[in-house]
Amino acid sequence: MSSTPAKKSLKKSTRESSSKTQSKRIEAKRNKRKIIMQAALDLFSSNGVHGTSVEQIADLAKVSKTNLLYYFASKELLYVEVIQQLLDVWLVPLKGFNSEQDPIEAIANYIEVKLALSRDNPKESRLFCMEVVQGAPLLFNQLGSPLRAIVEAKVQVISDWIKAGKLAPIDPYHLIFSIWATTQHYADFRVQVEAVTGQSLDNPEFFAATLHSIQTIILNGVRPQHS
Amino acid sequence: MSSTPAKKSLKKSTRESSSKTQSKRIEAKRNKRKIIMQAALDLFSSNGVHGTSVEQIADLAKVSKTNLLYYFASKELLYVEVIQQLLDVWLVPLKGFNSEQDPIEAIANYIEVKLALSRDNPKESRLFCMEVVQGAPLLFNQLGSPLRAIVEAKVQVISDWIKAGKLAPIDPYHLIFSIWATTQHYADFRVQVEAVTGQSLDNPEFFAATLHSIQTIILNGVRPQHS
DNA sequence: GTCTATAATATGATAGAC
DNA sequence: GTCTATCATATTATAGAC
Repeated sequence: MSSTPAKKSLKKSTRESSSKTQSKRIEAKRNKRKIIMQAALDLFSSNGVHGTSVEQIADLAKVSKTNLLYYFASKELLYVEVIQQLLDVWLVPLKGFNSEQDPIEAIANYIEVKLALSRDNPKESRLFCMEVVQGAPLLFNQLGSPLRAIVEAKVQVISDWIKAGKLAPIDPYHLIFSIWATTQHYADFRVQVEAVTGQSLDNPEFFAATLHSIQTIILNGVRPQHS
Repeated sequence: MSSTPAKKSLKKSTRESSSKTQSKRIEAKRNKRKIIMQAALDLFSSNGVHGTSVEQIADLAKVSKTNLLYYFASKELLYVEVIQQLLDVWLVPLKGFNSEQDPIEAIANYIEVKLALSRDNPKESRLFCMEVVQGAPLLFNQLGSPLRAIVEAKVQVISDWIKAGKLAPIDPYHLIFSIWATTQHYADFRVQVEAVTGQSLDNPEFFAATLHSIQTIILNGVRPQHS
């Protein structure tokens, strides 16, 4: 976040291993890994794993190829770490609502959170999409049960709402999928949305209009209200 | 479709170039190209272009690598042809409804057509998805204006319906995107849907349930009906 | 048209100096 | 930790016999 002071310039100071310099080193290492992973995410998400070379990542991260392979033993391992980090970003907002909330409000809010995620983390969304589209060779070993658990919790909440008459009797699974699909669409199919409308979620007005439209469609449907 | 008789065995019959054998040859060539393109679609859609080697395609199509490159000058060109063929499949069902139809019926029907497309052409859907997610380097030169034209025509129809009070006042663009997103989701995110529900559109009951759910959500919304 | 080399390159990864 | 070779391999594509 803060600007890096100068770039470390000294050779190793002959075994000066105070805990202070140690932690500095560790932090520097962590930071560099972070930079590399960010570059990797950029490229993986727009060219795929196989469409991205280690050298490209190294260039974007401004390290040498050899140096990158010092921090990550192989391209595969780098990819795995990027995917793992991605899941953290991904699973949090899914843990949204509970049955005490007002369903309409909760769903509207959930749509907003997910759409904001598409706006703020489009690369993560696209990489996730690519992984899943390709059968998620890597992803679903790890993702499988936590995802099912989260979904089942939500399904339960939705079922409760329906039983209480607070929601129309729709299949909870498909409702969840519909929300995911519609919101992620604006990140994953961004170029198509742009080709058709000339707009993207980066434009606050378009974001607001999109949010309102999705909320209206899912909550009220398109059938005209009989007055 | 029909079983291949034996495999052609004769050497070239020393310049026998009747129009009959000519057309046979042309058809054979066309057929072989088709087989190769099918194999290519299979692999491209699940591994991406860069994740697929010419050799893999050749193996799946049961031709030699050299032979494949006799029919398609390069992997790139093969890919381009696959994508082009894909667009034919893709754009047809988009030309659905016109303003004389009943909007509710037309939209319900459009959802069904699109969901059936996800069931019957999942590989095309996924390859299209991958292309778009990656920024559609190839696709949007060709797709750009025809797509916009189709969408604009539909937007017009929807606007007419809204003006006539036959549809709630929702943004036509986002309605179209919502239908695309929700229906394509079951092809593109198939492994995720399976991971969560254990089902896919191949199961007729799941198809029916999915169709009904999407139609209900988009037409009626999830808000409970006040009696 | 189909095959057997084989060229030409790109790319992942390592060895070893500093 | 970082660099300069360099290896090893995979892969696209071509040349030329049949």
